[in-house]
Amino acid sequence: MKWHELGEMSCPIARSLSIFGDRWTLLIIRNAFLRTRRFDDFQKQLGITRHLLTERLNRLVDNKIFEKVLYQEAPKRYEYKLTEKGLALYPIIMAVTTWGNYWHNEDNKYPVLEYIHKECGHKTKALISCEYCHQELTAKNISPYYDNISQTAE
Amino acid sequence: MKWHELGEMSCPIARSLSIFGDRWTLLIIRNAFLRTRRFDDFQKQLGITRHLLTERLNRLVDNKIFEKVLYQEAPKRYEYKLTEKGLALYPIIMAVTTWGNYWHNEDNKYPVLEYIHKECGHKTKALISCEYCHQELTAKNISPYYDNISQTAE
DNA sequence: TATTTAAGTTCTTTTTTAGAACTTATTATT
DNA sequence: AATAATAAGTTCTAAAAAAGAACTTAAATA
Repeated sequence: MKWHELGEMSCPIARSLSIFGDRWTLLIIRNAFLRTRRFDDFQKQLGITRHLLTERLNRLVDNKIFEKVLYQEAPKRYEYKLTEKGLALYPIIMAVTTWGNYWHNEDNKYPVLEYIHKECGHKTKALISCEYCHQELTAKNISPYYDNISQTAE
Repeated sequence: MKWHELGEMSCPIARSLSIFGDRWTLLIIRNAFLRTRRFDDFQKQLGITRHLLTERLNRLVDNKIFEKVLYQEAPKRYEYKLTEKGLALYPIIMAVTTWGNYWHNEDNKYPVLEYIHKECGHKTKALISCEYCHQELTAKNISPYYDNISQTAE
């Protein structure tokens, strides 16, 4: 299966991975959430090659996760700014952070990246909960409607 | 930056991506949540090459996301079963699904993968909420403690 | 005896990524 | 006025990873 084919699958996970299922893209998005907006800043902060950064930013713009915003006329220069669709990736970043902090951190070797919820002022973790009853959702109390697994997975 | 260097970074997102930041790994995990456990089943369902599947499964076992469970003596055959650490990836799968369903689905071209919360019986979405006040967390009402961005990003 | 099943391994080709140097237009410095 | 710096790429070559297909091995089954 090729990259572009992944983007045409009915499974929302496969389609999502066709955008950010690689080493770099979620790191670019992470830094965008930390207010990075310019090419050279992304490049220096991440250590990604300029070539790849160009390719990834273009993909993110094509997929409406970033929009290019002119910030200088001559020569024309653009910033890469998260769209509403891009901002909606935050739960994924939160979920990955939470997992990495607590599960992929043997002997607490690495510092824990904390989040503060500004509304209530607490250090917090992302709790994944049911939009109806607000109980925590886990692998065991959820059942997916995959009536089309063969379609989604091939 | 090389793959293995990513795994040694203090940023939990970078470390997490060193495990599943590629085209295939989250799809393998998605299918594991759908009860797939055997090599040939993963291979047929995903269309991944046998070579890569071997490599990915080994990585997941090394990182204690899967454990190999003997299911046949002669010849010895093992199933790949999610560990507690692997099951803890569910929120990530949910968050990706939710985003792909609602944001990366122009003109509702693709079917929406639904989840049912068994406890309350509702079709549900993953709501990311504050573990203290249970309000929804978004990019705008959260502030991360990245006192070490240079360290995490280079 | 020949075929099938399951879980890999090996091989060649193609695609991606890494790394470094180059380009272009403008502004700031000597 | 000439020279260097800034910002955002582009263009190379070499190295690594992925795709695709065939082969292996050990036992069970037709």
